[in-house]
Amino acid sequence: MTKATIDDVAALAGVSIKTVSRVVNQEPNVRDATRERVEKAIAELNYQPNQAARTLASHQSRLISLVYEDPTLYVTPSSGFIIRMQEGALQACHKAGYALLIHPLRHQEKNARKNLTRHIEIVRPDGVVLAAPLSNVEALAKTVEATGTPFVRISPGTSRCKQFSVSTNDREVSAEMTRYLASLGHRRIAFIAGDPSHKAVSHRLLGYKDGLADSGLPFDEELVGQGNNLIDSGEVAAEKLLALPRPPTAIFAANDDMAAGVVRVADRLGIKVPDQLSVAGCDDVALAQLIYPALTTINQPLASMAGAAVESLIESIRTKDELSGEDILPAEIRVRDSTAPPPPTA
Amino acid sequence: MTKATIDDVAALAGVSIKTVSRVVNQEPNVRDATRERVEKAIAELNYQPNQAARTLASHQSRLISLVYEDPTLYVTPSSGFIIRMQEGALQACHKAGYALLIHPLRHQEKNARKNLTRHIEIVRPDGVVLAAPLSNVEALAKTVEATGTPFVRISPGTSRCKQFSVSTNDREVSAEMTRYLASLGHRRIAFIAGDPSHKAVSHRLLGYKDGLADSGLPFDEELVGQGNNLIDSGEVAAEKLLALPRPPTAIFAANDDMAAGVVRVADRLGIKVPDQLSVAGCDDVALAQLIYPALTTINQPLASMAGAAVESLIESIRTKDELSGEDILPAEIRVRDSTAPPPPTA
DNA sequence: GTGAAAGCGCTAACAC
DNA sequence: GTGTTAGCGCTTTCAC
Repeated sequence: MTKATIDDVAALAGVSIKTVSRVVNQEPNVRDATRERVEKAIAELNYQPNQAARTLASHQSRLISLVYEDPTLYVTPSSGFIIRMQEGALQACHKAGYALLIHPLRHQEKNARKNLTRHIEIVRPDGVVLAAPLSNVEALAKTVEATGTPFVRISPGTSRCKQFSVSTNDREVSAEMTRYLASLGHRRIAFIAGDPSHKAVSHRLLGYKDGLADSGLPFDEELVGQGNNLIDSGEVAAEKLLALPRPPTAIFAANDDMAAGVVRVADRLGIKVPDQLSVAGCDDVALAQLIYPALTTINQPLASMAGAAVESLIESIRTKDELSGEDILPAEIRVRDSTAPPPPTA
Repeated sequence: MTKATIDDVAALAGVSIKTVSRVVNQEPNVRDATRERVEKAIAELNYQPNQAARTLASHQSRLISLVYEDPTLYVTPSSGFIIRMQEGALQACHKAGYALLIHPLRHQEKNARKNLTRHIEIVRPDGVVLAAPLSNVEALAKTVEATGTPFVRISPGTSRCKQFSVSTNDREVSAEMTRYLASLGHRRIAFIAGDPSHKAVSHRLLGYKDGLADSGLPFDEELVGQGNNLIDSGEVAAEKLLALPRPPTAIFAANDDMAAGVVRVADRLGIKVPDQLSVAGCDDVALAQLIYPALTTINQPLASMAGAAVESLIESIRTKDELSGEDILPAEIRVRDSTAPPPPTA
């Protein structure tokens, strides 16, 4: 039994193929009775429109391409990020009858732009989602733009770009985390910054400063360490911070990996977390729940962001409206076991 | 400037579109000189065949669907598995001019089978890759089979199914790990088994027994703990094992998460790893390198397996041959810092 | 070795 | 409201 086509449905329902097309595409101008007959025929024949034929005739592929930095180079749980984005994007795509193509990319590579162009030209997706940290690489945004394909950026932290983007309130929630630590009684709260190429990072530092100010705490330059997002750099920064004459009683790292590095160093130095030192991270990667003690951190609404990005994209394809502006989704603090009031001695 | 079509290329090269088609599809019966002219025209016009038109005419979607258990339910670094599989599958697809669709699935859900059928009927991929642990769910294999779509299973550990599958030498390499621990001088080597629903697990236990036998060590029932693949279960099992009158000096866990649990417990009990206790895991997830000490483990060639699966699938589509048998790719031991000779006192 | 013609299964544009 | 017609850009079949 070969697949039913629109002609089969039309024949069975006793209408023209155009009417079937109208029903399938939810177009107006079909009498209810007719619509029902057609729907019955569709169900009876288990009719599924042939996507290739639709694409050929309508010049719409019903494909969305999710482009992100290839994680296979790094040994970090960043794969969790990607899975969550994929999840959100996938759901939004399915709901709208679209399929999702994934396209990991190494933006450092020479031919990254050519690679992306080729991908888009071959696949011809109706829209592209450019995920962080790639979304901050202007050259790539320009590359997508050059193909004329609508696209959306996902970037934690508000972004200043003329295209539409989905982001999160990174600065605000970082301030909130800082205030939370202060509310526990901490007075010397350190911050470990990450690689500035990841834009969200600078927002988090700003948020940290905001939080200090909100809590009436002074900003102290020596309490800011510099990392590069990897776990080792968190260790190095933590060692320096903890060797200070007046060491911090709480360390807030710009991501979970670096926070895990802090925990590791504390462990080595015999400093108990959270009793003697509170540690907070950011991103809520799987690692955060797996290390001991489980990490207090900030949960990025990655799946929702990807979903929102896809929805906006598809909406703009439907309405043929230009996308612009920004959609900001709130991140949330997840309090776990790595934070507590400072020791009374401090 | 609109996209070039096959007609444009044919006109520029001064041949018929059929000849262009022959060149693009690498068919025979084209004179070298003609072929060159056509290739030049293709390059000049930056011609990319319209995939929708090809699909419509040839009934081949050039799409492969990668189906795997949805990881977003679990808090485990299993996302790394999936990323690695995606990577291998993606590469193989691109090399062959195919695109990859991802389809995470919750096999426990009532409508899992219907969902899968729908996906295949709508998307019409030329082939499906069913990844572990889904590949062991017969109902899903049957579901794919019912659609008539060629498919391949990826399953760590040899599998007994009539369809083709790609697997790894799980049992052998587990034996090797056991022999390695024995070669360090360990005489009491414990094993923490995982959830038996994950088929690879039983193979690993068998391999452990093989390794003991190979090393002239007796099998001792009390040295086998039972876990469920999650980190907590590793802790529970480790606590029991370490409370034994004659505790093991080495613990080999059937996956990295449970091994991480063992390390955690040792840490709590003040037992130094690896000086007082050697710990080995399996899978080489990101966590393995991130915890302290870095975990000695077994690296699953996940990317290669997925790549091999896709290659076989595409090959069989080309040749229209039935797939059968098994392709076994070797896993490898990664010695890191969690294993060492036993303490002399033991 | 090369080409002409038919058609894959839809949607777009327009007629009724 | 509904139907007719003409493609979309390829591959297939078969003729030469």
